[in-house]
Amino acid sequence: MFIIVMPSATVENYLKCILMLSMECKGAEVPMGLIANSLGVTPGTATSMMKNLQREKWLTYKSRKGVTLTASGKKLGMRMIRRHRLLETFLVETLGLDWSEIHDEAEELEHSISEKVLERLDVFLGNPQHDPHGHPIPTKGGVIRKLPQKTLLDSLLGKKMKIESILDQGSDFLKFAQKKGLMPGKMITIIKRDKMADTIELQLEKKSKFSLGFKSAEKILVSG
Amino acid sequence: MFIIVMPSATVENYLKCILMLSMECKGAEVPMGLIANSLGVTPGTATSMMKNLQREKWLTYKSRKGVTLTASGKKLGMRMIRRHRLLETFLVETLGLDWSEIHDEAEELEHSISEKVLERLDVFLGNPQHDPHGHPIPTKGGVIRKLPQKTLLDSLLGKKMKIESILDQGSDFLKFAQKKGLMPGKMITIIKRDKMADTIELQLEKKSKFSLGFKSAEKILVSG
DNA sequence: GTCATAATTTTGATTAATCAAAGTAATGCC
DNA sequence: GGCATTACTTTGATTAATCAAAATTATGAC
Repeated sequence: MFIIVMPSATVENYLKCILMLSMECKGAEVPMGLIANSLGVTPGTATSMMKNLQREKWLTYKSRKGVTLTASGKKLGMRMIRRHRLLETFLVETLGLDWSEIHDEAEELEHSISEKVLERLDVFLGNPQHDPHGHPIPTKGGVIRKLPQKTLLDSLLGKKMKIESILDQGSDFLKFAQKKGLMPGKMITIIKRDKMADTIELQLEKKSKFSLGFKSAEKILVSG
Repeated sequence: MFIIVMPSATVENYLKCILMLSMECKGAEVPMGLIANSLGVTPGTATSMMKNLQREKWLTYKSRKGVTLTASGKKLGMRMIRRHRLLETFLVETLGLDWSEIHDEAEELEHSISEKVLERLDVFLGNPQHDPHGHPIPTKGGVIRKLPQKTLLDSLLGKKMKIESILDQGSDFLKFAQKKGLMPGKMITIIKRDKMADTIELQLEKKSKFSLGFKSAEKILVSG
């Protein structure tokens, strides 16, 4: 006889959080600090939880290094992202809730909605590809449809984008880009676009703002 | 500064369960045994939980007697019944789930859906009065709309009904009714209706089946 | 009324998730 | 390269919810 133990809401939250961090911040391992921080728990709590999660094969944990999700960990994390984004879509599209309120609501519901109800909801909503914030909804199989890439020049103001690649392979521009931190994987936001001055003002993650000419901005592919 | 402590899902379950038991089975107190039984916990667990619930003013507990809900206990219990029934309605009406599957789904969701989302759902569904099983949905204020009363003769086959009152006040019939257990508050189900024999076959709670003539059946008012 | 049986309460333990605070390791600045 | 700062781990305690099993109290049949 098998007993299927459902992961607790807490486990689901940790895995979703770790998956999202691992997608945003490059590097093999996700460090403890980020995890504790984004879940709002003390570092000690995060450490001890990681040991449990490792014991249950959701991830591997290297002391003072960080964690890496296993295949099943990624799968569960993706499932949670799917749930969250489908629920957000439902709350906005069907019930007319406000953009600003839906995150917390979905955060609660995502742990108690069953697979069956979720798939019905997906059909009811017409298999949406994106949630109300524009984030892609992973498929049932756990695949995130790749977002179309655009150049930084064509992107929306104020939207957090992910740098996908640098088109100019000349070492000068690459060196410049690296120095500024303009590297694939980093998140970037356009603060201002000044047509007269032929510049866009950028904010790279937590770093200070800086500007780029239109010509250079066209060399940077982003998504998101 | 106030901190509003949300009752846990466990507390919500206990109170909903106790409220339902108190409506089905009359008597001032709901006995421990029933509670432990319907929640599937050991008697000891129920006892210790009742002490906590009493400390938090959800009910009053008399040792070896049972418990009675306070006003706030009733209110929370009603709120849970409302949630449950509205969710069941949504699952059937909107998502097309099967009658048989919805109970467990709703049982989970009722603890994580917010007041706001619930009221939106209510509007979306057109303020339904009954869930798919025909049970009345309490109002937002926690009032259960009284079900119309019918005579036992006019009631549906196989539906569990609550005995509301006995019309014939003659002591003979009352004595007979009492002996059979046909008393207000008891739950009764019509097993069979036999027009030729002029009888209906009844099942009273856990007792054995018995029959009643059409004429007598008309003297018993039921609801539900 | 007296026991056997049933109902309830007590007691002692367990598990998951958390925190505070103390201890240890790594990073990085001059 | 040494020491301050930051990051992480350990330890010991707490809380809610639960069980098993022992102890107690009611109930009911005779």
